[in-house]
Amino acid sequence: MNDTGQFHLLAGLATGRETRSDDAIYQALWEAIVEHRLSPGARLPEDALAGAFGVSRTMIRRVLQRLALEQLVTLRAHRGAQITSPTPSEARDVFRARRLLEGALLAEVVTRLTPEDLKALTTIADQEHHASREQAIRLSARFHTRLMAVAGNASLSEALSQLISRTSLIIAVYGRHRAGCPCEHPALIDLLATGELAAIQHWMQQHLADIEASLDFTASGDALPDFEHLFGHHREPSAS
Amino acid sequence: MNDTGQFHLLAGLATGRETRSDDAIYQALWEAIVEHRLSPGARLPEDALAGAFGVSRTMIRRVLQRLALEQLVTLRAHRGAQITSPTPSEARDVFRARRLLEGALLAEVVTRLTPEDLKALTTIADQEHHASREQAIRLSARFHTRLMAVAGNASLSEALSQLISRTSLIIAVYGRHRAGCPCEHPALIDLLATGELAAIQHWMQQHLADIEASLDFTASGDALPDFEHLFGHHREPSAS
DNA sequence: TGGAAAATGCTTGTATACAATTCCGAGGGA
DNA sequence: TCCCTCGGAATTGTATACAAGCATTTTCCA
Repeated sequence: MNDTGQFHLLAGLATGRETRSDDAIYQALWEAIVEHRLSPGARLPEDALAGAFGVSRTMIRRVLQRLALEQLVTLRAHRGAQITSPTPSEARDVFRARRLLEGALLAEVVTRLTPEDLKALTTIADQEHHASREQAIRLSARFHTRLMAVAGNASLSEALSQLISRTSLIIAVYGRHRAGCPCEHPALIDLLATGELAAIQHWMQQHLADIEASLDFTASGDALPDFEHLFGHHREPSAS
Repeated sequence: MNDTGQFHLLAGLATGRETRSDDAIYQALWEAIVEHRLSPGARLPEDALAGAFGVSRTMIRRVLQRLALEQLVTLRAHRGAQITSPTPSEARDVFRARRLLEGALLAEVVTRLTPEDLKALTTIADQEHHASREQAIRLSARFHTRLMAVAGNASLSEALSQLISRTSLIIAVYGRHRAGCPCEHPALIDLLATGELAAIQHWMQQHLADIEASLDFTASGDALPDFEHLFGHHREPSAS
């Protein structure tokens, strides 16, 4: 019962001991990461995950490898997996990449946007508004992903989705005010309805710049962050 | 002696039976795919690969999963892996994505280009010139990858690398004249030395447009392509 | 008491065994 | 002759056993 903290956390990912498919496990871990329930630096022991999801380490390893290729998890030989802590340099790269991609894709998005798309985006923005802050982070990512999917370029959408997920990690490490991101997405929906490309692109550039400006790169950086602080109080012996 | 063709092909990937690391296996398969020695539609039985590389199916499955996430290999449940045959729609997406990304990155490339970069690019272009056509395909991909790495954005470089690899698959399926791509890369190097961004960007757009224009989307598409034709003549018994 | 070396335990890496599914062909009937 | 059904062979999916490496602690000596 040494790493009880982690175990409690991971146990919360699965409702009990029912077996899940690897896609479902990936989904659960992805959401936990994007919603900041698993913070950068958190270790992900294969046994604990296998127990929590009621499967063997085989599937866990497959999921971890996928998350590692998407840069959400860092895999070190013989040292296991942990949630990636993006470096300041990587963070800047991600934002530059997002500004470039989202700005360029918006041109295509505006020409192809249908009323159904607008409705779907409105639904997500509404959920975002009513959700807890944790879920709001995930829904915000979903909003951007859904918006850029309108452009109809699967190759770029997938690359962009990964960048959006990684943004959540960046905010987890360098975000200053947890209140942040009052999520002005409804304003963007209004703009989209007008179809004025220049204004929309300008809004998006500003949106991304605002998020980046709210970060504080002077803090720690790469070292294992607030893991102990977060889960230390779970460390009751609970001998048996 | 059912799939002897495949077996001979796969055996050619490894020199004998020595054990290799998973990275080396990935590299070997990647090169075989990009160099068109493994054509779209070719099946990749785990046992055959495991035997060829002298490892167990565990590592093979890991490598195949990675290739699948990069869209070079298609994995279907209970049906195994085969080299991906991009659809015409996917092909167009890839080219649009490349035009967008490479065009945008060139601006950064031009400002950061060092003499060392130019020298490295020249070396690759030279090798490309002297290599066999198979290797030239791989070196051409390497040239583009190396060029875009100059921009110094790892996130975008990695996404772009995947698009470049997939381009090789697209050419394998839809390429008309195998002579194609006299590879005008030396001309680009001359242009890069001048530092005239507009001309460089225009050249690149034209380069990509030329490649795309040389494709023929009216042909087959997804069905297993010329696999039998390629490897049928290898089918001697070679007993003992 | 402080530090270094060794040993032990825990985690990961790889291979293999077994179960599940698909594919292909043979056989029978209409 | 065509089609449907029913095995059998081959291949993939999952779990588990065992080997290997790292981390921590314990112990011993200065």
